[in-house]
Amino acid sequence: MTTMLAHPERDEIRIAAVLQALADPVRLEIVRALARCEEGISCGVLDLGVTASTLTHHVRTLREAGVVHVRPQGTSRISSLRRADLDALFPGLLDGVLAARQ
Amino acid sequence: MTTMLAHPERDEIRIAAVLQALADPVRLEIVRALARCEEGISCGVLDLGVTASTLTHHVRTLREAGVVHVRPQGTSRISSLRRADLDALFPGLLDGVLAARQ
DNA sequence: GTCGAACTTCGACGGTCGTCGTAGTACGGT
DNA sequence: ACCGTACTACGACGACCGTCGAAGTTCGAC
Repeated sequence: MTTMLAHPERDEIRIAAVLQALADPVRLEIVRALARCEEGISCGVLDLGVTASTLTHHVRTLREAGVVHVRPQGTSRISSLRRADLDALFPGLLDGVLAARQ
Repeated sequence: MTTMLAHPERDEIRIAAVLQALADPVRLEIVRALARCEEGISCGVLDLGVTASTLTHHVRTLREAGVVHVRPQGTSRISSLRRADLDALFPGLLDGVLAARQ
């Protein structure tokens, strides 16, 4: 839990990595949930039908792709969408994804 | 070559399938090329560093996801972006993807 | 300082996916 | 009719990925 929570800078975010990160049902669900919560949430509260270790893997994938920002808070990790960065780099992408019905 | 080139209807297009289709470098390159060519092109003319059979696989993936429309023309297949459908379902998504530098 | 909750790390396993080569089909031109 | 071009279908193979459980770390609370 001591690991340095590395986040890519805005100009290091790659569209290929972002799309790969979004291309998983569980991660897409996480992104949807974060979109409803500007301040961010602990992803552990979400019931996504996967174990904690799998959830860790997904959140890390999203973080390393530059989709989410994660900050420690107590024993939890608060994740939030990097909306400003994504909107600046790929205007419309996030809105388009979130506009999908269902 | 006789197979019926099935395309999903607009309301059958799923965001998960679209994102999975876009989450491959070769397919992303195809989409980029098609975006530059409103009328569509034969993907065989693109130099993507993969064999013809691999290219067939990628074009089919894009077609079945609803990203491209493919129509036979002689011995070729003309692929074109389903821009209207994608813009209607996921407004901004395609523009965001294409806005990515590089 | 002890406990529990939240999360991470590691290794393992199974399935999916991208890739290829070969063989085959469809079409146009000669 | 024949040939070449463009593409497809079918296995096969290797790599990657999502998943898990077990063990470990960190933090706050009592």
